[in-house]
Amino acid sequence: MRGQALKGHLDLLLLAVVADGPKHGYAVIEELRLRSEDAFDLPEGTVYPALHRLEKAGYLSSSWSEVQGRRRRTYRLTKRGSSALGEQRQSWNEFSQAVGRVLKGVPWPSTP
Amino acid sequence: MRGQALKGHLDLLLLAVVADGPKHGYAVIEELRLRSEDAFDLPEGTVYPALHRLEKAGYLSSSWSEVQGRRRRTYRLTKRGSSALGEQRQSWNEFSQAVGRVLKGVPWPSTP
DNA sequence: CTTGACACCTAACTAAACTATGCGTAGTGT
DNA sequence: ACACTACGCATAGTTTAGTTAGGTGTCAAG
Repeated sequence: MRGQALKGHLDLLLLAVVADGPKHGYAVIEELRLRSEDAFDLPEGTVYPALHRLEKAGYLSSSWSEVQGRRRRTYRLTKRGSSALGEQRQSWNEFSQAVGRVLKGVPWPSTP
Repeated sequence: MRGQALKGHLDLLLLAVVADGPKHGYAVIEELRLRSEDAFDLPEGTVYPALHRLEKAGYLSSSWSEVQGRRRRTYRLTKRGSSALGEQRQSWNEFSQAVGRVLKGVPWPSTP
C-alpha cells in the first residue's frame, strides 16, 4: 500500500476494528493487517497516537491490564464513538462513490 | 465533503479528469464538481499547485492560449501520466477494497 | 545471551491540502 | 459609472496528520 493514502481515513478504520470488540493497540494493528489482507500494515507510531486522539475525543475509552507480565491498554468504543463510526462510514461511502464517478469517465448522457 | 478526505487521492482525480481530454485548470475544477455531483468542490489553491506538481512530475504537459481576452493554461496527459493514472487507479481499487474489508467486520469464517 | 515477538510511548520531520490573498478580463446588473 | 460575479491564473503561509526513528520493558526460543 502506497504511502499517505489513508490520510483522513485512519480513524474510521480504527473505530471499525474496535467496534467488533475491545482491543489493545497491538491487537488493533494485527487485526487491521489481518482484515485488510496485508494492505494495511501500520507502524505503531501511526496507530498509538491515533488511539490517543480518539480517546481524547471521547470516541474510545481505555483501561490498563496486565497479561503475562505485559501491560496492555485496552480500548473500547464509547457511545459517541459508535455514532462517530456511523457518520464516518457514511462519509467514506460518499467519498468512495464520488471517486468512482470521477474515475468512470466523461459524464455525458451517452448511449442510453 | 469533509476536509482532508482526499489526501493522497487528488492526483488520481486530476489525472482522470484530464485523461478524458485536455483541460485548463478552471475547467478541471468544474469538471470535478460536475462528475462527483458536488462532492468535490475544490478550491483553486488546492488544484493549481497540484497541476503544477503533476506537470513537474512529467504526468501533464501544458500550453498557454488566449480565449476571449482570458489566458488559459491547458493541460494534457503525457504518456507517463497515462501509465501513472493506470497505477493509481489500481492502487485506489486496492485501497478502497481493503477499507471495505475492514469495515465489513470480523474476519471469521462465519456462516458459509 | 542474543534475537524476535509482544507491548507501550513520543519528539521531530514531512507531505500535502487548505486559507487567504493577489492580479487581471469580461459580462451583468443598477 | 460602479459594483459585483464569473472566469482564470498564481503563491505564500498555515495546518493537519501520518511517518520516521528512536526509546522502554517483558517473555520465549535458539
